[in-house]
Amino acid sequence: MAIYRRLARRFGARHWWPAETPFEVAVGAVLTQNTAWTNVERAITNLRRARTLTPRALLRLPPARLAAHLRPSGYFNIKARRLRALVAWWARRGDPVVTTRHQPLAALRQELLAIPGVGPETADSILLYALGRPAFVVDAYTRRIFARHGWVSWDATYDELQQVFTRALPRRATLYNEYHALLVELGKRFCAKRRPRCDACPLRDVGTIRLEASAHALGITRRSI
DNA sequence: AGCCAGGACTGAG
DNA sequence: CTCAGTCATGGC
Repeated sequence: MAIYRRLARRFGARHWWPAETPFEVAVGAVLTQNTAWTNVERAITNLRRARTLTPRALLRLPPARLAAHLRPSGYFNIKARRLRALVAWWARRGDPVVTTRHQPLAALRQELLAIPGVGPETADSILLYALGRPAFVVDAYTRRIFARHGWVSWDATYDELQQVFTRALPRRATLYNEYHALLVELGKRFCAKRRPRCDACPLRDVGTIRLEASAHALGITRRSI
């Protein structure tokens, strides 16, 4: 866990996902798709001020009104539809924090993926940050950071990238939570697409750690992750 | 003025 | 199945 420890020492505990409740985490997970979080906050603020930030209130909202609230987060028409679908599931399950507690992770993940507009990252974000399940979240920063260092291929699939972490780390939601949050922090500060600051990157010299002949396909040692 | 941000889905080929 | 195109606002 050389990389994780280095990030943790640098950035400290993130206690991540800027939201008040599990439901708000789920809402944010949809709204932040390919979108800056600051824009998502405005949309969530709109929902809160309209007192529609609950499953039933949100489902009562006419689609056009919902889209209007979501406008600042971009893709507002699509996201209105996706959010409605997710919230319909949420309401149908009662409170998923409780009702899914004994459901196997794989089955629950499949259930989320079946909701239109919920892809692998959104599903894993909800599983991890709303439901406390050990689902490692892979995002654009994760791919960019690891590919730039040459630790994974640029065209590794989501599942391959995820396995890099799940095979190397103890299966603990609290660890996955912190790790992903740390990668986002690192990504924002040092691994922007446009202006990367690789010179100052805390992982700069990790690249020189000798990667032992690897037991698994993607060439990273358990020790390094 | 572009380019980018914590993706997912669709229709071609 | 791969992949370019699509969706859209706000910040730099």
